[in-house]
Amino acid sequence: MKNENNVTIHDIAKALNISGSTVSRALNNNARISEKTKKAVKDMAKQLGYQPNALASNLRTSCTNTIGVIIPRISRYFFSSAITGIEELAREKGFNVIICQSNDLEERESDCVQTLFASRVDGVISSVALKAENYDHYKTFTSRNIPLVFFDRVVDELETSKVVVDDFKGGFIAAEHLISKGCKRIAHISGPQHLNIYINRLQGFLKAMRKHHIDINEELIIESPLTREDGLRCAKTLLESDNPPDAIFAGNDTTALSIILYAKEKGIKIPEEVAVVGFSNEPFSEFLSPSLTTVEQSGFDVGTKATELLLDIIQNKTGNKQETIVLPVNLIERESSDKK
Amino acid sequence: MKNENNVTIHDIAKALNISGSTVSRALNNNARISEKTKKAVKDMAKQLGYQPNALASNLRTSCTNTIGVIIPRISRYFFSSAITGIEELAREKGFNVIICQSNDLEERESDCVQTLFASRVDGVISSVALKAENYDHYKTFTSRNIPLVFFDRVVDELETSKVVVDDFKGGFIAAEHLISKGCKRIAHISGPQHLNIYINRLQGFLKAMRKHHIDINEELIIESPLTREDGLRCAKTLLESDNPPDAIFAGNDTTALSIILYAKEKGIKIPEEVAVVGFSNEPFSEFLSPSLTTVEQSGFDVGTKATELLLDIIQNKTGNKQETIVLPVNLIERESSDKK
DNA sequence: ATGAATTGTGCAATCGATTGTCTTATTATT
DNA sequence: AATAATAAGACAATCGATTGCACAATTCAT
Repeated sequence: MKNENNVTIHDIAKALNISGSTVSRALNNNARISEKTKKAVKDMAKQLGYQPNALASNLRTSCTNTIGVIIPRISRYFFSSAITGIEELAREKGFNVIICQSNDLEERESDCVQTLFASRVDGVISSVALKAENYDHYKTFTSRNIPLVFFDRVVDELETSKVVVDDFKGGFIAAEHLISKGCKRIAHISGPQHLNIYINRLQGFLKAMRKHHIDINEELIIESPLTREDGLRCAKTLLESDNPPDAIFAGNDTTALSIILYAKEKGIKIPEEVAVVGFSNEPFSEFLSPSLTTVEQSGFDVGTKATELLLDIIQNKTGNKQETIVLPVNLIERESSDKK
Repeated sequence: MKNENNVTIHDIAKALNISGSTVSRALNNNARISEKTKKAVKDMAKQLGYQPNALASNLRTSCTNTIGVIIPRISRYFFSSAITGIEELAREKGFNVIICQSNDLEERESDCVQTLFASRVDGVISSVALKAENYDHYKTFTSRNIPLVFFDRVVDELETSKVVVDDFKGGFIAAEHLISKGCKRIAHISGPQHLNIYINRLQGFLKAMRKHHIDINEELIIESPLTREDGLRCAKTLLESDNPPDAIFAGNDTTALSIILYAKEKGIKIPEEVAVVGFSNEPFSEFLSPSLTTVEQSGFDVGTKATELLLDIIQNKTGNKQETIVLPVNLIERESSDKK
């Protein structure tokens, strides 16, 4: 009720009969201010209920202590946990976080870039939209030397630091796991091949196949947007063919889910007739029946690491380090691949 | 590479040999500027790659076009979809969104309030932390007339506009559904009773019981923080008692999940021996086996509605309308209660 | 004791956009 | 034709915090 009018440093200055600049320096612990004055200023600030106006400070220093995040959609668990990681570290270091969702659309992503730029964020963490083919809008940041770090869905074309999980290894261990279970005709439902993560999962898969001298059947490798609906189409294509696979490594858990549901509907037994492995360890994968074997990737860790990189660039002005950090993955074995 | 130095309205002014104020007015479509000048200014702005500096504008107008959101945790589906709703509408209306997570802790929630206030948000949407008992920190906003809207987890003590789903009706239809399935000993695992939503779910449950003249057994109504772990404790308590219930209405889906997992482990048949109904329709509830009957509440709708209310207060200065909007719920019948 | 070094503060400009008030140019009115 | 009314734009102050520079006060060295 009383604090209607905001208190500024000048109010503190007036109350102590000193200048605004001294108040500002005292609050920022400037070495040129005596301890006595600092204490007096801080006490008075508390007494008056002073709250610094970030806007004014930002305008003057042209740094906002805010980082922007662009993600496809917040409601996917991997991304929401990445954000939790980002937020946690950012806040600890005194940064705010503004989140924008691209909804996997290039146009929306471009809007996000504009929004974040207009907010004068000090840096940006992004995971590119699935449907984006052009990444020019990111030049808004790069051309102005605003630090940019990508995670998960990264693009070679953009020369920045990146944080990814070891998708290659993920693909490799998923395939090797299925091979160890005695599967011979192993299919892979791969994601859009303009994104590194899906290229790498596929390559890891292929490497394991070659290592174990398993024939690679082109027909068993299909590309998909990895949505729930398209997963159904893939399930149909693979499971209703004349010579169906005995195992499917799906590019993500959503697609694996579609396969499990389809198989259930058609009375195809998992894992006996076809073993299934997913990717991501979405929260639901544990509760499916059969529960889903999957490659775990920690969104939280990825988010934290990306933030660490970004803050390092912002604070130390490290310049374009263009580091790429690869975080480990591990296989979670569950019922969907538990043959014999 | 070229746009290193940011373009300001004064650069535009200089280029056209007019004053900065004219440029500002032209860009804002002020009526006092001729169409010809407006066009010239806008063209030049485009040509120079001008991007308005929100900070400067915010400082002057002391409104940031930003709304703050405080939620317990982003990784819960209900909340992430609420945020999607909030963001969508806010962006459409030209507002940015800053999200803070309280992690269900009072202290963190208080930090969030400070952060949002320091960012000078124009308004705040919040869902209170489970473990908060004191809500004084919200006075930071109310005492300064910063509009505040609560959703989902609301508190009577705070006099603001609110958006909730019809928890009473949710509790009622859940119970009535179980009754219609012939259940007689119906248990309810209720949430913390300082939060309206859980009070209402319980009251709706009780109303249905009374309506159908079913005995209300005090021992069958237990309070829980509704976590995964505590759900297990409740499952144990209820299912291992001498006279176990034939149905359980869990305060949320997480608790229902714990019950299902516990029952599975112990070989207790669902729904034959005990029917289960949850609340929220979390994404996983569809894929459980048995799939979970639950009361659906749309986070997206709640978020959208809350934003609508908030923006209305911000823009029309409607003052403290203290409206409470109740959104509908509906029962999704699945296997976990499909008796006979 | 005198100049030099150090310490503590104040002054005023600045960040970039906005806006109340004033000035000038143009048009309308009688 | 003279005055009023209107339109279009310029000037300068402002939002609140920061900071280079100037200056005063104190301490130190010789």
